[in-house]
Amino acid sequence: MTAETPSNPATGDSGARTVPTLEMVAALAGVSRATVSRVVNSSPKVTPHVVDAVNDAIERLNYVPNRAARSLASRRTQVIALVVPETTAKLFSDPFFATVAQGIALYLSDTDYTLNMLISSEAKSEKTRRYLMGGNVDGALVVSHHSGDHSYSELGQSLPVVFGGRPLIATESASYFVDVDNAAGAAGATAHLVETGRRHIATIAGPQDMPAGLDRLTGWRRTLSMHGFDQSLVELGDFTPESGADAMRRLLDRGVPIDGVFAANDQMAAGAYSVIYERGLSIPGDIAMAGFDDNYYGSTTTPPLTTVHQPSHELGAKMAEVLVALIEGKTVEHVTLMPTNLLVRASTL
Amino acid sequence: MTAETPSNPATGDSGARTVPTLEMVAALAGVSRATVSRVVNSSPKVTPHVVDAVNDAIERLNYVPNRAARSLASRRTQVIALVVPETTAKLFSDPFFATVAQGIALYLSDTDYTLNMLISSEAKSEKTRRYLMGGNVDGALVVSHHSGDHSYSELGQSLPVVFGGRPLIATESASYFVDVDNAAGAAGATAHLVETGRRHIATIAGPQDMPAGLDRLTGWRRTLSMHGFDQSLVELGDFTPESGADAMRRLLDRGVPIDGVFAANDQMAAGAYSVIYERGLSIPGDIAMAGFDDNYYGSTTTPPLTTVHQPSHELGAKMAEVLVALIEGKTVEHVTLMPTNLLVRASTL
DNA sequence: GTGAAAGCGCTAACAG
DNA sequence: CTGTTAGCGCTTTCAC
Repeated sequence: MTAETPSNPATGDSGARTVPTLEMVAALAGVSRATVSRVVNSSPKVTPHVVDAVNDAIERLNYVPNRAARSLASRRTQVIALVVPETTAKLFSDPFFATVAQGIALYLSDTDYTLNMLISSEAKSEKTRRYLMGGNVDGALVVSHHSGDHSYSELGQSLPVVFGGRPLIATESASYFVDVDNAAGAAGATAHLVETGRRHIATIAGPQDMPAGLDRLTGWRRTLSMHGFDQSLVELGDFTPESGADAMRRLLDRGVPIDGVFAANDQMAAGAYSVIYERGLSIPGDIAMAGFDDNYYGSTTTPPLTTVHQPSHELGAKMAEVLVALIEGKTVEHVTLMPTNLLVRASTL
Repeated sequence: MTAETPSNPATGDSGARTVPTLEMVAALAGVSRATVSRVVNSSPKVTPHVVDAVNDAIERLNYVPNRAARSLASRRTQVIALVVPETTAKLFSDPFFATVAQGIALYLSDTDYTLNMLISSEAKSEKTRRYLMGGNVDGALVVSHHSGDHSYSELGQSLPVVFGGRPLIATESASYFVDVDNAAGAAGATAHLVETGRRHIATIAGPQDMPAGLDRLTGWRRTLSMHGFDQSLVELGDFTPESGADAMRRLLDRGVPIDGVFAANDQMAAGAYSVIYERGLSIPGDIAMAGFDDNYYGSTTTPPLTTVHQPSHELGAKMAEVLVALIEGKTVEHVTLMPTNLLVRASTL
């Protein structure tokens, strides 16, 4: 502790400052404030000897730059906003946001950027928008499940913004986004079903007005068409277990052979399980099941569900990475897709 | 280079300012900057007429105060740090932090404070500490499960800090903390067991070097002693399902009657289930079970587990509330305990 | 390479 | 009640 620094350089300061300033460092090191600033910002053109002296003074004073002052002078905030445009209820029931946020925070903790979390219910979206546009942040990350909600997309024109989850309709791609490769994940899960010998593979698809629903169906189709298999075994659900059960019922009622099912999420797969057992069929004996998401709906079924794991934290980290690159003026892809990985469990043995 | 966005907000700043300043508002409203500042900060002593004029100008210019400048001048940052001193692995596997963080963010979104999330692995704890002490935040919230880790407790002497989770050893209570009322929750669950007619109530306690483990055992004892029941049926576990199974085995091996068990968390309760069934006993017929935490370990058992729900997001909100009060110089209790609530399910019918 | 000087946008006494 | 006057702590030309 540098408690009593009697050699405290007199700066004409009367009140006892608790936090050392750049000026004090300059005085202690015997250089000008400009030089200290250069050292702090690791400017290349400072004599090594001087750098050491300054760093020494910084160390002894336990100096930490004042962010506000730095921002004000440099016109850069070093702050990145994480905007979560969701209702309270949704937020609490969804581990997805949390994991993504952690990924973001973790990535940023290795940079000089600071994370500013903004929970923005619809009521406050205007306030949030203003805050963002008010020059208080260097860039923003927007995470939303109903990624159709690109009400923040206009933002991209006045501020670097990266979205998590692709927009439903491909805009003029003025914006940047990072998403999980839903189609590839679905195709992979379906391919696994094929590899284990299934030939009559159905799908319980998600809502076709959500990117995830759409793309996962596309992935299923891709694999089947690659093998020339029948693509007519499609029933839609709304991502709830009940809808999965209903869809499964409709599939079985068709009376055609089915030996494998790819459900667009684990909850629907769990719903389907009950119907399959209801009909006296077995998993994976009669029907192999695969899901998507990797949550406890899939891990607690009997047998455990083969499913597609989403790299939520990597997604967050990548979003942050892309945004930082954008802020720093680098060229980055407008679209970044994160690879998923298949978790093979007993439901597809 | 990025796309052809002429107003590219990235580094290269060539043209006119995009963000209006207080000065511009003053000019438009025909008053001084000081007056605008007063209006913005809702000072009581401004003529209503002038207030309107200024607000009008603000509206027309779409003015938003610059935080950095404001902080610098007022020597208040309006920033609250959320410090999570955990390893990456723990962070990802634990929904607790996420929920608490959401509660905090949500509470703060109604205030003028901004949330600054700092994931601080041990490697970076020194950097974090410096940042916090460097006058970059008005206060800090520290959330950790192994709340014994009050390595940040010294912070409390130079900055308002509120901890989530009580310290293991009662310090000189120089610090503030908010915690779930573990003892009361445990006492309540045990009382429920008593109310349903159980008279031989055992407990599978948690590690006694963790506040949660300690306090939940205390709660169990409290209820039993209130009824004058036997308090010798205690076995310790380490919060894992396996340890719960082992503890249950030891309890049953004692060969004394047991008709109810309070487990200090749901995971241990789940472990106990398997042993109970192994011995050919039924739940709740032979033994009623109650747990603590309310997670899926308890909700997916058969029968579903009666458990104590932790108000994680309320905990977060309360932490934020206490910190804000502290920052604003109000007197607040050093200890705030959040009430839990009992979720009665089939395991204690 | 280094220092001097001029602010960044706002708040905070202090006069009037 | 409102304007004037100083800075807050740092970066950043521009000379030297």
